[in-house]
Amino acid sequence: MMKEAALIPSSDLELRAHEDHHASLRLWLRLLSCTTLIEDTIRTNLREEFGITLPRFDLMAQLERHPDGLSMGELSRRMMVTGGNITTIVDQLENEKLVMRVMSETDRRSYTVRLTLLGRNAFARMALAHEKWVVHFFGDLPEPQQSQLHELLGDLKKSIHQSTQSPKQERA
Amino acid sequence: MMKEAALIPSSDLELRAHEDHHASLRLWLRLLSCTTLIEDTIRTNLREEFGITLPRFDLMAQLERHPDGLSMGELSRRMMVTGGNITTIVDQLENEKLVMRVMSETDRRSYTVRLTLLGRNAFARMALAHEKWVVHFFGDLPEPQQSQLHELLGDLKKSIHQSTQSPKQERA
DNA sequence: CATAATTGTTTTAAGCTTCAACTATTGAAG
DNA sequence: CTTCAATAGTTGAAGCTTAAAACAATTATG
Repeated sequence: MMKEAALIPSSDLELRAHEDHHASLRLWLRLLSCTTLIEDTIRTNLREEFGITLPRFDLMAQLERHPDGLSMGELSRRMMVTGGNITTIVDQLENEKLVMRVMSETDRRSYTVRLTLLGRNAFARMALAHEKWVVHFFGDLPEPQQSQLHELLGDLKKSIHQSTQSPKQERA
Repeated sequence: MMKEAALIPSSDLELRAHEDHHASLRLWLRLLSCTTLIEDTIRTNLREEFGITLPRFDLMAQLERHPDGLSMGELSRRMMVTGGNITTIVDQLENEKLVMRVMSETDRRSYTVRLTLLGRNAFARMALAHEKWVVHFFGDLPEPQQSQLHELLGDLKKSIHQSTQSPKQERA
């Protein structure tokens, strides 16, 4: 009747798993647990070492991939968060001079958000550290298993999209 | 020069992945992407079908596993969130009569949080739906691959703990 | 062209989350 | 017994997030 809880640091989201739970549910809790563990650490590291939050870092990461800038709507879609959310994050990054809003010449409702020079430099440093952390998290997982995991998660993603995309489409 | 972006619904966290990024980083973004996809859907479903938030559901799930109740501190540790957070969630669940605070007889600082009868019944219904959703997300992933994924994530978790637990322990 | 629908963005209210500061109680050391 | 440190829980400030409502500008339609 040993509980495996004793093997784990002291607490874990996965502890919610029940013996009689469906295998998929246990899998989900483990997936969630891994992600949360990594994400929380990244969040803490970003705050402690760079005084930035994860959402701001993520937004800058999007912009780094698009030197010509992105509109608020594009940022919202890419980051999968609401527009209102983007507004406040960009507001703050703009206050810190890390990004700038450039008005669109063709559409007066819209504008483009770009990294400033300061932003680009700051992001470059942070991204380097960030990548190091991530590599470290996966460090004990041998390469073939990492590829395998990558592959399986690709399949999972397809399954999720299947189950999410209009599951009511069965006609007649 | 085809971008794979076109193949994906329209937006995806994983789009942040860069060709020259380390494999582990791409793996992390995919992991994050899967988790976010599932979690957001669960969150939406819980709100729409039961008018409850994910944190409240999670807290009730912890209590369901512990019929004798848990202290605030225990809840905080198990859910991996701060104590202040637990306070507000319990406050609200108590307002809705789903949980109750039972004062400890031995320690006047502490008390135990338990599900009420109403809470137990409500949770039972929600948990059933919740499990159905999760099974559905993984539905297109054949069983052997689910086990494999479960296994790999177990390994990953160990790796994360390795890299997180006092990484400064190298003596001399 | 006038109206209607759509699009791009912001605002507001409510909830989650953290951290840091705070209160109250308990336990330990002298 | 007194003091001091540790523990249990709460509060407040700040930030992230969403949904819904609002607004302005653009596009489509008749």
